[in-house]
Amino acid sequence: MPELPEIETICRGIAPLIIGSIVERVVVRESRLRVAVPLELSTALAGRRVIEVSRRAKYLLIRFDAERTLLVHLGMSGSLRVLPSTAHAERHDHVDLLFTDGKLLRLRDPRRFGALLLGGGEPLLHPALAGLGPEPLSDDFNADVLFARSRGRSLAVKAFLMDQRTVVGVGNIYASEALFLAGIAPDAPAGTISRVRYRRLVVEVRAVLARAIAAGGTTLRDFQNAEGKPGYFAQQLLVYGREGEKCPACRTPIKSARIGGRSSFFCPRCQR
DNA sequence: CATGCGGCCTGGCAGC
DNA sequence: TGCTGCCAGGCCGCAT
Repeated sequence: MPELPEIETICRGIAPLIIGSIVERVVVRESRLRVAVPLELSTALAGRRVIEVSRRAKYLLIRFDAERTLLVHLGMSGSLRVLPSTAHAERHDHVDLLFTDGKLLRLRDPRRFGALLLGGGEPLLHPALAGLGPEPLSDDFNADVLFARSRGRSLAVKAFLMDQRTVVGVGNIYASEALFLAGIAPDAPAGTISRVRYRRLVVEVRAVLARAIAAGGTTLRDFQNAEGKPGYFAQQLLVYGREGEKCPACRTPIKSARIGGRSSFFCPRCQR
């Protein structure tokens, strides 16, 4: 479920709660995530102190002393909470990091599409992160890169935008939103979009992600932040999930279609 | 190489 | 009150 704004919200939420805490032990109730939870997770982290919590793409990076990093991916349905270590686990609470100060970090993931990976002192070198594209809020994400990478490509611009090698963090919701804001039809072949229009797309991707972060992310059904609270960006979504409603710009009914295997929402009049 | 599709899982909801 | 089918914030592997 979570895209960049949701991961960023979780990152900012848990960082002040666990930085400085020391892992006492790790409890794994279910190791069958998309990637099996490493057997050595507990041994690798026990006794280590959390020194930094950051984000790269849709991965949360929890860095420990002595050159260890835990990479957390939440898949479609994952969430993280910081709770008192006495909190009893419910269904789908798969992994707990118990800290010596009486807190725990809990991973819940009903669909088990998430993953916990162990990295070293340079987590960005981990194979899961190595091939990823630029961060959308960095200068490395720009129209020139989009234009160059898309020449000769026939896939829909929405699928191109959601490819994490093009730019990271943009998922199904924000891709629809950014393309609407940029006035670009989601099924237009990526290779047919001009440099000028990619310039606009870059601006709108950044804008929608920044606004979503400011609102604490989008909760459609079950996204929750580190405190268990929802995000409030859903009410600001202009097209996603609004099939049949009037376009906020021209009042034409919003359409929906499957593009790249994902449901997509757009205004047939504003987006060309 | 690029593209599109099915599969991975569980839960929730609409429709019968 | 069931059931059944469909859909869901992501990503990977396979066939074409």
